[in-house]
Amino acid sequence: MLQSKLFGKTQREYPKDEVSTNARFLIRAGFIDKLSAGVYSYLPLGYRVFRKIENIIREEINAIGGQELFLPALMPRELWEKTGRWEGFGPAMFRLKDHSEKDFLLGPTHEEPITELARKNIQTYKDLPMAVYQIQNKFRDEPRAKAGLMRGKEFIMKDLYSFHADEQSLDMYYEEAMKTYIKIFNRCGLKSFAVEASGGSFTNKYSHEFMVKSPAGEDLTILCELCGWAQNKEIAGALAKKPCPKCGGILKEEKTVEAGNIFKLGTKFSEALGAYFTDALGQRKPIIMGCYGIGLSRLMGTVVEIFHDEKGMIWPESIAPYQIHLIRIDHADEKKSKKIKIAADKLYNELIKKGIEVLYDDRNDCSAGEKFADSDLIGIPVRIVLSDKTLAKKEVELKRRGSNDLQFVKIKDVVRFFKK
RNA sequence: CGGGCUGUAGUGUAAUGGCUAGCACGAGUCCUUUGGGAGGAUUUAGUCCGGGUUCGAGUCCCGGCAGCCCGACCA
Repeated sequence: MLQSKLFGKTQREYPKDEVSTNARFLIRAGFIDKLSAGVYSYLPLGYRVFRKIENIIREEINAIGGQELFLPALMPRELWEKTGRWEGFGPAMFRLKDHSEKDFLLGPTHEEPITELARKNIQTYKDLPMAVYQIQNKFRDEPRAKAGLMRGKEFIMKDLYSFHADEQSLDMYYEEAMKTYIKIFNRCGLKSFAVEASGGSFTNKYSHEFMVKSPAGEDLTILCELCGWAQNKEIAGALAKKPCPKCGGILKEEKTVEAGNIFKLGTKFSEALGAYFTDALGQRKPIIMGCYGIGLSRLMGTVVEIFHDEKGMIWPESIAPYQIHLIRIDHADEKKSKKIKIAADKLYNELIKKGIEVLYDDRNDCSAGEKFADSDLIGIPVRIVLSDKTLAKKEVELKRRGSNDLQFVKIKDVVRFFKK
């Protein structure tokens, strides 16, 4: 991508009024734009990061048999009345009317429509187990949207639903999903751990939240540093400072971000919506369900909260918008500038021909310092500088974001250097 | 929903109730520049909305709207 053509500009100043790290950097670097409190646009740079995260999730969920589909965000009241959640979900649900005064809602979650689909498409135990998922916008009228991407009125979630003939099958899938979640967060550069949590108004069965340690977190987690036991403070209560119930170690309280959570729904939704199957003995039974969510937008915000320095963001390679930031530094001498441009253009073309993702700062109307500052802000993992100085030795300067070490590589070797 | 703070060009800011709302960045044009946010010339663009007080309101008062923070809330 030629930076001169990139839609979305970096800002020299932080947005005023914005305190959270993720909002400050993402907005300033032109990754996202705030349309309203808790409602954001993703600009090309931010959307590339978003899609990287999306693809990691897609790969991992596909690997545990999830089939991707897409559900409507706009839903009729009747469906939600069957589960009691038209009223029961409370004020966080966006409710609206169509032209004929018919009630609709914007999906805050999707158990209802997915169970309705299961009712139509699952008849026998031979159809089970089954897992489907989607990546979609959710709408929740948060009383207080805040902290950039961390809590929005519209946000993007991967929601996976599994359907089973018996509890054992659900338990097995649940365990599998837990491992997959840890893996997904790992691939995004985040260390996470599962904590026991309450099922909320959703279900009485137990659930797990996936926490990432961060001062930006809204949750408090009680955890044992010895054995790794952890529990949400909500249900752990006043356990802090007492010995760990598992190993007797000392418990600590940590601020954490809830990056995902999973629930055993049981038959609550299938019974309400009539999603039954016939088992091997010919008996009609409600389908047993699980659901598994990851907030993608929040995940993106969390990564920024954790990986940054005073100059800007530091993206993990796996979800960086580009792998290489190629920077061309022009020269006062027009002839020299031309040579630098030719060499840089050529290198850029060779890199993208090899499928390497490059953002090329080809702007000829801004100074070296400005380019470096932008590069630090945007936070692409590798910076390659081509200037008069480096061209004289037929090389480029290579620097990793977050490190101060400079490396010099011959221009002809650069492509090979990055070819995987 | 309670409490606090704040709304001035695209961005960040300045202006005892008083002259034509100033500055920087950005953007446009021209010239000079090019290894850490460069310089000059020139142009562009603003007081959230509605009332009120006043000879006069960006500034004071009332109402609204919006944003941020704390709390409550949060499958």
